Amino acid sequence: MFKVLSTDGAARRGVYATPHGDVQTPVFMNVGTQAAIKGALSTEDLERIGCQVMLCNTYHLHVRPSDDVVHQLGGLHDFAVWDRPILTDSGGFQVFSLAKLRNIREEGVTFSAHTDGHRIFMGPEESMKIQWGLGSDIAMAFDECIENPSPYDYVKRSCDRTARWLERCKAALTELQKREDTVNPGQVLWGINQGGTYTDIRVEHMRRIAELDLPGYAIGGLAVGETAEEMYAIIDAVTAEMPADKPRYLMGVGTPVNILEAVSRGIDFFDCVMPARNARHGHLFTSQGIINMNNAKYSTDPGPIDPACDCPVCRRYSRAYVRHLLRAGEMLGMRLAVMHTLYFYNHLLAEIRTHIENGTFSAYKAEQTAVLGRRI
RNA sequence: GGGAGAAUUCCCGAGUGGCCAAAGGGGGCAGACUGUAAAUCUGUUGUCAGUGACUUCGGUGGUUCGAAUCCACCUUCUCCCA
Repeated sequence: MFKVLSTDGAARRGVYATPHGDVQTPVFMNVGTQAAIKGALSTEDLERIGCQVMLCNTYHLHVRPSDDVVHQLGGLHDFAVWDRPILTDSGGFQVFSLAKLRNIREEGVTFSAHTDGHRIFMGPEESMKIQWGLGSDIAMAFDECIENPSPYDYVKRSCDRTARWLERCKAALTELQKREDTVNPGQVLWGINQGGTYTDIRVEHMRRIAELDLPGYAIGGLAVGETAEEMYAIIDAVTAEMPADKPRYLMGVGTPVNILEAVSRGIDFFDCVMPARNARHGHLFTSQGIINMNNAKYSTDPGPIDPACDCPVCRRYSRAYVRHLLRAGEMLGMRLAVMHTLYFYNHLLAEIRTHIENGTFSAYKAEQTAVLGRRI
């Protein structure tokens, strides 16, 4: 299912096959939590900005409109009119982000729904049932994402539980796939490594879940409080234990510089809400660095957001206009800002792929790292 | 023509003798955001030195130790009656 086409140092250029087509890696998955990329981007927009994979969220879609509704309508691909790969997150991140509204036990987690407060129970079986109903191509394991730093003993107990949950996820999905009304028979489960900032727990956990021989593995629980250096050190330690012939997904990361660093350490898949959220808030990534379109200095700037960008926004619209729209609260402002930023991300990953193929990734990474993280 | 009321810092709008450089909104300026409870949240918004001074609440004059707050007149605006 996954094939490494070429390598450049530890960086891998690969292709991952799904029931809805191949994914060229390294890849940035565009986050559409509620089956839509925030910022009013349509399927046509996603095609134009080079989106390969859409990520949707189990928890949110279970709460609204419900996995039953989506299943009835033929699964997420039909429902959201996206016939390319879809990955669903398991709801595990909500164990972290909705911390004030939940209770964790061995069986699973009870949440208060963010919409109306009603109690929802979700464990491995429930998460798999929902993701099976949604019919994504890649279902993620139901895990506990813990904040960094957390006490050693707690992380240890949590990881043991997450490992047990993974076994239950695998068994549950296997059973579900036997059903006749399965929307996506090719759906697979990926495991998730946890362990906070403790290398020994991380490594032990990774070894344990690797034994389940799943078609893909993710590193979760990073970029949630620790420093970038700690994160890179953990990636180094964990990737050493990850099966070389399986895709590696660094969940929830990150900045362009984070991605360059992680690719150089052998990561293949990424997702992150930050670029789109920042774009909605006027902070845009460009090939020259980070700009805040809200700044007064752009109020009369007739140039494009990024002079070196070929996206549909930069080809036509001025900074002054986009800034005006953002300031005026016009939906088009967010839409254009998100379109540019996600195009920038998808294009960045395409460049990364080319440089790995050409064996020039290391120089490209050094050059881009110096530019992409700066504020202009 | 007569009567009543109002004028506050960029705007709206609190404040009716000291705790007022003056609430709260808005707007402006800036910051945050990493498997999305996030079109959200935070800071700042008289001037200059920086734990203090100065200028400011339509104008002018007055009362008072002290006035955005009280008095007189003036200006402008709103409403009501002719």
